[in-house]
Amino acid sequence: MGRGKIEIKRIENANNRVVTFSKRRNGLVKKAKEITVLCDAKVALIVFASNGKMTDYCCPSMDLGAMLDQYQKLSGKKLWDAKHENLSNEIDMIKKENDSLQLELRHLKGEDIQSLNLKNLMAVEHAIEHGLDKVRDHQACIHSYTLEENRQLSFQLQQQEMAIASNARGMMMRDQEGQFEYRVQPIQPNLQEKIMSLVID
Amino acid sequence: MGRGKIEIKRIENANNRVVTFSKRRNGLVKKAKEITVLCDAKVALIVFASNGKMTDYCCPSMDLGAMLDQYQKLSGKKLWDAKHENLSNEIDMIKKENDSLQLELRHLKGEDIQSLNLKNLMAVEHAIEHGLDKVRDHQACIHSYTLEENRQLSFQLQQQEMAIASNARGMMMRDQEGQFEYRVQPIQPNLQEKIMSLVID
DNA sequence: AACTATTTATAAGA
DNA sequence: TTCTTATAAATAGTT
Repeated sequence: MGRGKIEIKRIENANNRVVTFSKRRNGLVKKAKEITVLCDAKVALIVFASNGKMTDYCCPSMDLGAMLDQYQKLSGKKLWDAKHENLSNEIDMIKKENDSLQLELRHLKGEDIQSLNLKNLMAVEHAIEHGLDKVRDHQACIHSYTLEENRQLSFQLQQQEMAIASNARGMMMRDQEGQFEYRVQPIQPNLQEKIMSLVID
Repeated sequence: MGRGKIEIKRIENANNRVVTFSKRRNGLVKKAKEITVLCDAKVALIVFASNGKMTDYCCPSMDLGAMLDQYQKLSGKKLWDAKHENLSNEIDMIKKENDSLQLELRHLKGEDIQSLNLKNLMAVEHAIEHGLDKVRDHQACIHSYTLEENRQLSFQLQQQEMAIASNARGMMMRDQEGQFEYRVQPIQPNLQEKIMSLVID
């Protein structure tokens, strides 16, 4: 339909192709609108030009989402249901893992153990005992660290006292030299806070 | 385009409407195919007749799912992403819960406790101790049940022996009465299996 | 983007 | 539905 007949094959001339695309895309959308009105039809149309630009038309009586829901029902093809299913399956799997973690946790807390047989019960007992050992080891470790800190604090305290005493003596001698000063400061300034943060938090 | 010009408004005559729909739907699909070939375009078309029957066309170079993904990107409209997001959020939440369960579990097993402060460490210790108490209580409970079973077994054994002995005596007396028989059977036939299932399994 | 000769689509009729 | 055909509409090539 035009000055000459054309074969239906890719238009090689890029300019012609773009112009023809524009004309025919308009025609297509127009026809889609017309059949919608004339025949009570529902039409969805999406067109991408080769340059990626998109045009779409959807009948006013139904939105694209509803059209596609209907499409899936009637065609049996899955558009997003597949992805949907994957996510749902993942949720199920994680929930199961979650449940088994919860159960294991309750077992270690001595809950829901009525259903355990003796063998499993003993396994749980050993796990708990082992955990308790480790926790107490670590507590001991923290305690010994604290003791070490105490030792250091005591040492610093003693140093300070000596420094003060010595300084006082120097003052009494009317401070002839002047170029000496005792720098009285803790070796680890934040030590006390560090220790507190171990206890409180 | 036809014998007479028509207004673009709903065709009231139902028969005409159906016929026109059929013709125009074919025309629409034909034009969609043509623009696809002529202009390197990507086209998706879905048409529902008023009777619900569906026709669809999708260019061969891209499937409908991909077309719609692209549509969502370019239009910013969401078709299924909303549903997806909900599921994704749920997954994230469950995963977080999962992580915290895992951590709690590891703590009870005495793992990853380096980062715990003394207060939390003591809380963990108490939880473990409490769990251990409960587990051992239950073990004791199972043991006392087993002892009770033993007592019953011993009793049955004794009864059987007495019955056998008595029966043997009756035989020796040439069995004058005949209407008496000692029913020798365990009171709890599956007792042994029940006990074993507590240990194995 | 407009024009227009021609092809194509299709409304009405059978 | 399908075929026919007169006519409307779309559009290829040109300006």
